[in-house]
Amino acid sequence: MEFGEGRMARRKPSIYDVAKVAGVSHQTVSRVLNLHNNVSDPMRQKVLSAMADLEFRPNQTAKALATGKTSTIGVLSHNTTLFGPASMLHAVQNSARELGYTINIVSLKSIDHQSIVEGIEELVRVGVDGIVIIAPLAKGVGPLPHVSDYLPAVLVEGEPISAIPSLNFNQFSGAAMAVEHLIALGHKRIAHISGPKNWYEAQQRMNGWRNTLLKSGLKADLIVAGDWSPQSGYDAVKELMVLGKPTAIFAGNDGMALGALKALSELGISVPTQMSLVGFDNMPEAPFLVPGLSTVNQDLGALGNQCVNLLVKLINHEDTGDIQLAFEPVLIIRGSTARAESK
Amino acid sequence: MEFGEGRMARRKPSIYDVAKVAGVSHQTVSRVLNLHNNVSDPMRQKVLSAMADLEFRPNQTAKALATGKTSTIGVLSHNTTLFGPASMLHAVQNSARELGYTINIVSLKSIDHQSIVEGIEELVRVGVDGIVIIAPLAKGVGPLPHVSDYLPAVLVEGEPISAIPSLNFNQFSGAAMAVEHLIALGHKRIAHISGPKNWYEAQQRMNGWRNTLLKSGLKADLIVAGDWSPQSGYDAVKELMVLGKPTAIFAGNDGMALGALKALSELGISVPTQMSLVGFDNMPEAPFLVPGLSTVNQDLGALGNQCVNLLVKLINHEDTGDIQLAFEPVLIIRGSTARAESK
DNA sequence: GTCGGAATTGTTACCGGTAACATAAGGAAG
DNA sequence: CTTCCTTATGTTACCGGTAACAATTCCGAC
Repeated sequence: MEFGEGRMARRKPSIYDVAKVAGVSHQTVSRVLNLHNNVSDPMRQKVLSAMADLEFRPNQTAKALATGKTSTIGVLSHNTTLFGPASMLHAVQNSARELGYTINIVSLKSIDHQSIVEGIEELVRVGVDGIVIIAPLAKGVGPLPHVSDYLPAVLVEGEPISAIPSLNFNQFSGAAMAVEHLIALGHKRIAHISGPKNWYEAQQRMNGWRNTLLKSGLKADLIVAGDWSPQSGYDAVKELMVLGKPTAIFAGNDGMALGALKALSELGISVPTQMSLVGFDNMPEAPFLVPGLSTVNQDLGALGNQCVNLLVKLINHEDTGDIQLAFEPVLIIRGSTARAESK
Repeated sequence: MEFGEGRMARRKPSIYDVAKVAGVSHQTVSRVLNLHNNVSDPMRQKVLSAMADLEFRPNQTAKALATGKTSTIGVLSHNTTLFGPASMLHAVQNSARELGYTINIVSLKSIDHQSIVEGIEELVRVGVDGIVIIAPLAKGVGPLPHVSDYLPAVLVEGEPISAIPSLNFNQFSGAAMAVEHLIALGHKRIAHISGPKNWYEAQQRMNGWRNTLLKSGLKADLIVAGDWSPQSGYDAVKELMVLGKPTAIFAGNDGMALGALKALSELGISVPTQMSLVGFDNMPEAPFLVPGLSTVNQDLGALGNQCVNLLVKLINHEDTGDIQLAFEPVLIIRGSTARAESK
């Protein structure tokens, strides 16, 4: 009987109804609700039992209007189907709930300026207390700097902007680690399958790849752009084998690495003996590919957690200074990488 | 300049502020806001320009309080990291946004009675207009029947209950299709790696497997339960090979199939020549496994869409009768299934 | 010229809470 | 026995909108 009876019949009881039943003022009810201690025990009991009788549930909307705080955190995201964003979202939601916040999601169809502005507008209108922006955007961030003037916001996975606190894993160094690993194995021709060019993370991973190669005196010319999907990784390999003959491939994410693995298998190129392969993300499937995928791990759960904590501090006006945090990812070596064939 | 200036300085303007600037009553502002047609053109212009000057954004919270409608749909979900729930969530959010609704997510840590009640309580308190329950729960649904008395709700992926409209893909028939396919290929010993026993979908897929086998006079004794993860699929295969020697495996989802593939590879059992394998879900990775995974496809996007449409109808009191819809999934045959070896 | 109705604008009440202030009762200090 | 301060409770205003109703103007019809 937890949720009342009667087909949505009678109006939900308010604190006034409770007050009437308990024979007290509505303010006393409010005090009981908010655990004020200046309420005598008998009075509190009367109120509590009246609330129970009426199956009273406080109206969060009314509270939000009165206090100006909605206890809601807005999440501006893109494709919540992808592993990264999905993990972040999950982590953010968990952390937020623990802190008494509700999550309100707006997921954009595309990440152009227009959509972003609309998304933020929507969250402002809905009245969130703060915004977590899980956007991979690299530039065209025209409006973003102003968000923080209007509403607390933190940025994840996007290009750090001075005006907005941002949290990230260091994509550049993650990529560098992957490539250094390959170089240490003796590889000279190391290709890259990048993510979409307008994603900040894709750019950083690509930069890490290029920079590391150049630093070692190797050429960084074998590169094809994908869209994170296995399909694009598959296509990319077919393209790469025309462009030149790499002995190792650094894929921008695990999904594309998975597609690459398929293409290599079809081409009769065995991994890791003839081709080494590294991914990025360490998704749950990575250890179970054949061979197990060497990849770069980032603890997205921890990041999401940090992110919410920071945002809540901002909401409570605990000044935190200008924060641009970058965490370090970790390279995980599995079976997909091996010494380059010595010819 | 879209989002105001000054470090969260001045209070946000209300319709009264706009009214004062425009020299009209607040009600006229409200009328302009709601596109009422009984407003003269010059008046409307004055109001609009005042709104622009003040960078006015309507306060959704106040509107919600006044109208009793929050234009928010609550989503009660479980693990939004899994492919199924993540896809559903994404679809629901897209459809909802198109209909002018915002999404409020509560993702449960576990799916026991207690957590579910808490989750619903939270959504009620926050004040959503309706709830989409993406819960795999099979029973222990004590409180659920009463939700619909209190708030419109639809159930996805869960066991249909007469009191709540539910939308589902027919898991039973999906599983049956998969197993029939294997039987048609001449397999006699067909094992199943099931999902968690308390998930409705897992139960249905298992029932479909068992029923189809029995109908064909085959034994349904080779079964191991997993938890949807690749790891559990991997472990399950190792277990299965001890229990008996199947020639085909029907995995409860693609993730476990992926893990199974790995284990089979380690055991030197080649797919599909020595072992056929079918998954469920058709996640984006499925075609790119080696070999491509035969699996059961369900258009979760369409389901999410239907689901929101139905819920919105319920919210608007358009009576829809008792609805229990089941869509038919589609078997997709790829390289992981082949004729049983003729001994 | 007068009357009735439609179109436009304004007034007041209300949604369900919280906050600030007012009041009453009770106890310790002088 | 006052006086003052604390504690418990009630009153009133307010958050920012919408809804219902009142008031005014402008027309066409009689």
